[in-house]
Amino acid sequence: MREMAIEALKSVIPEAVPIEVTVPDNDTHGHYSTNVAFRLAKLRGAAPIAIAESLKHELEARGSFARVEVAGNGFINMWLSHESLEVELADILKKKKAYGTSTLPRTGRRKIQIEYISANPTGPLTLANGRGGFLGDALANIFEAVGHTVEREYYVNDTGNQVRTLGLSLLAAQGLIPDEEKFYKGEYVKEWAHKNASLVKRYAKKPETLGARAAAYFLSSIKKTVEKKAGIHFDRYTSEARHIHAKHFTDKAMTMFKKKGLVYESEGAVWLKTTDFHDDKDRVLITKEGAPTYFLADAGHYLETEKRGFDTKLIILGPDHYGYVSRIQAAAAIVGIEHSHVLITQAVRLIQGGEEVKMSKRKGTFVTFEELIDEVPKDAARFFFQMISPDTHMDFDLDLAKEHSLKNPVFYAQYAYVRTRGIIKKAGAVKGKPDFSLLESDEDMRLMRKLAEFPDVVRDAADTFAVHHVTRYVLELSKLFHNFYEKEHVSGVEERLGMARLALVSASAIVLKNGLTLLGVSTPEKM
RNA sequence: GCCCCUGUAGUGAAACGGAUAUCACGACAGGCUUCGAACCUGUUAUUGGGGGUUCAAAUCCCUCCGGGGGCACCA
Repeated sequence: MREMAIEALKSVIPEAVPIEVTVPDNDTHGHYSTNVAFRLAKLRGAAPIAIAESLKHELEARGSFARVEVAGNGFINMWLSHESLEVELADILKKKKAYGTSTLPRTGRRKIQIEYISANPTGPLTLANGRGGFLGDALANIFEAVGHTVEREYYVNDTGNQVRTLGLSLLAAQGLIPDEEKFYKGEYVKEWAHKNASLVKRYAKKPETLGARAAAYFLSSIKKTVEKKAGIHFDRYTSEARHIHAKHFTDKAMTMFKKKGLVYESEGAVWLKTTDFHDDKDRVLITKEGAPTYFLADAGHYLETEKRGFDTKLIILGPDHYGYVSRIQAAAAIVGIEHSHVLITQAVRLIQGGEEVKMSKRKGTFVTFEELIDEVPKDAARFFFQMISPDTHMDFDLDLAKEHSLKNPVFYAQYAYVRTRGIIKKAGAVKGKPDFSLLESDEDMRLMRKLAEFPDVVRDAADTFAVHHVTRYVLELSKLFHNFYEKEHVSGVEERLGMARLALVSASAIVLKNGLTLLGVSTPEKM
């Protein structure tokens, strides 16, 4: 819908200025509004008001809007005609599930790999893992909706230091070796070690193998939590051992770096000149002990991704990985990934009994994501995390979460959907060709306009990675639907109006469902 | 010390540099003879302090104060 407003403005503005169109909160400022007169003021050397007035006349002559007004000191406010809303309403009813999706032109279509969670399989998931998981899952849905090809990846660090440490931690838990500071201490370590006591004993001399066995178990338990309980999906669990090392991508990355003259030796270690790519210091590829670093393995991973044909890579990391961003971006640039994005989600601070709970996976003092998802309904957890920006530092009150299902408005949105279903069940399907011109009340029209915004919201969310905008939109739409429901009726009104309203309710059901589905939130028929 | 994020109603959050700062929860005051009240209608903020840029600042710049997280040959 907004595209239409932009097109109309472009047709009357010869200059190449960026045209921004907003949807004001308040109807008195139009259905759409633009500040373009301010932008043109300098270019044309005229006052914004004068420019706005002349644009207004041109727009009126063109007849794209029902009404055009100049307001304030130069805003141009535009009101959609009722007909254009009717056309959009018909479009929703026609496209149904597909409403809100787009087909990008070939040039804009991308092959995106989005990586999220990727927690080491050395124990249960943290809340931050969950936050990133929800974000990644919904973002993947949104990318697909706007026409990109998407792979959802969980990268599994199933070899190397951490796995060895896990093995050693298990041995220590069984008292076979002395405990050390760096070992994993959580209950889950002891538990696994006790349950698999004979295995632990058998591999006492092979901590790597033992760690790998335990890691396989933890991974399957992570999969269960994530896929079954949280509804977070993956297309591929990429194994560092099998997909990267076994296929020599680490070596291939090293060869590539050398060929490009970006590798040098110093202090007995091998370094990559990441400073050529906006990093603040160079990074080690091979330690002086001769071991490849994780960074080299990750570079291999990025190379593998590029070789499999992805032009865009998006990775979601927790705040503790902030220091890793510039080096991974350097690696992405070198291996030739066209678009590489790193999204950092901010911390989730846990409050319990009014006090902060310090979380440490290594020390084992943390609330797991699994615990959360067992306590709080999946839909509530998802909605709650997905309605706020990933940049926000969250204070998460666990007591409150348990008591009130996060006190979150997911039920508000779901209930709006339930109401649409209730009406449709009672009134039956839309018959014939309803006369949408009868939808004239404020509630009717506000709802129609909100529905028409949906495709714009999805597209913007895809462009800016802002999942929470979709969540907010669903809430706004729910509110307008509840308002509509309160004031207007489908049954007990004049028959043709009732039919038009029924169509509007059906359209609302479609958009609510499409929106909630993008967010991975279910749409119950009853509550 | 350097870098990233952040400070908005009692609480948790929202707001491409735009016009009267949005939502939920809580509190208080109201609302069911018709499609389920898990709903609706009111009241509740000079956006941490101070400068600056701009026609326009919660948003950008400087500075001060307060939170969180990074600065490994760990990831």
